[in-house]
Amino acid sequence: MKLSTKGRYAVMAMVDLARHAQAKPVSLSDIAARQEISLSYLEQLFARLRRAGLVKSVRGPGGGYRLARLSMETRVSEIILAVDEPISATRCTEMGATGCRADRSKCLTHDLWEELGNQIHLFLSSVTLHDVLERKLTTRITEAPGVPGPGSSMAAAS
Amino acid sequence: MKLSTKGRYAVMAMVDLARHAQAKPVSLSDIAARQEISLSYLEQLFARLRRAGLVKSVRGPGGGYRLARLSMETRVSEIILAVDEPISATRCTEMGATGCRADRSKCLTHDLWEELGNQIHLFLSSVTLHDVLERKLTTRITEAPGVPGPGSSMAAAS
DNA sequence: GGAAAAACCAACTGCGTCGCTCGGATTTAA
DNA sequence: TTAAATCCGAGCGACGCAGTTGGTTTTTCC
Repeated sequence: MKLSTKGRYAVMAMVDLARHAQAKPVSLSDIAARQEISLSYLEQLFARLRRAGLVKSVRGPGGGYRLARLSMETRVSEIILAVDEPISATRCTEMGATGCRADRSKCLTHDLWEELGNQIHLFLSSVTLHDVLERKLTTRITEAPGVPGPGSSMAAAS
Repeated sequence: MKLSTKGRYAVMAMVDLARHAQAKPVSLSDIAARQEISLSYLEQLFARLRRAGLVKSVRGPGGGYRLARLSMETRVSEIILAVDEPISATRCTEMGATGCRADRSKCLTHDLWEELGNQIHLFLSSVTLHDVLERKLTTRITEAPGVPGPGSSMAAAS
């Protein structure tokens, strides 16, 4: 899971698409104007989204894009996975399968990154386009014993 | 919170430092050899870590680095924040303060990214170097039944 | 049939960061 | 004095990002 601004643009565009879903499909130029994203860049993003089966296209005048599924069935994690490069597998990164040489002394942090990846994916797949539109963010996890909040200072704990 | 491989290298190095902490400080060339990271690159990372007050240096032969605090008082989030660029503030990204033009229609995803940032920071600041060494990852949050319907819990933030 | 609106497609560009190298300088133990 | 180590800055090749250019195809509408 890559978490670049590219994925953010894609999610912005998809939320916009979900918001303005009508009988007629939504054209990319409309989205581009509303979200202030380059039209051609949007085209590239939506090419990937279409290949991933998240949107359907209608060509010709009056055409545009539609969500392939309902907004409450389209998860943010899917959008980001669709547009981002599948991570460059640097050294021990991710590669859930075999990788990581099993030499634990060199890869003490393996479990940490794996768990972090899980956390991120878990969160992003718990949020759908509908949730973003309705501003229903799950906001769970809020309490964890002895863990200081993000913003403020971190008094030692644990 | 940036989550690049740069931060990962820094955490790897810091875990290595914590693991081999003895009476004598640990030299970067030792860490470089064990973790297979370029020495000069390590130097750059540790320059930042030192400025952030996470490590202390000892110059001269037999010198090296020491943790400035105990390993259970050094959080992974601090390490990553120390070495990563403070994010380029693209459009509506993060910028916890004023930003984001308050034009909600253009920034429907603002709350989403903010909440995601909170999740990541919360997780990474719940893990200390000591935890990584002992492989005690908190692994909480693990519920979220199946692929969870998020709307179930919580009303919006904002 | 022709014009125009839209999706499609491919190549290229400027830029910034990453991971790293090189060439030093300073400090300090032996 | 030598050598081990931290310090420091400049530069480099590669890559992804965001965008641009310049098309083509499909399809609606007049």
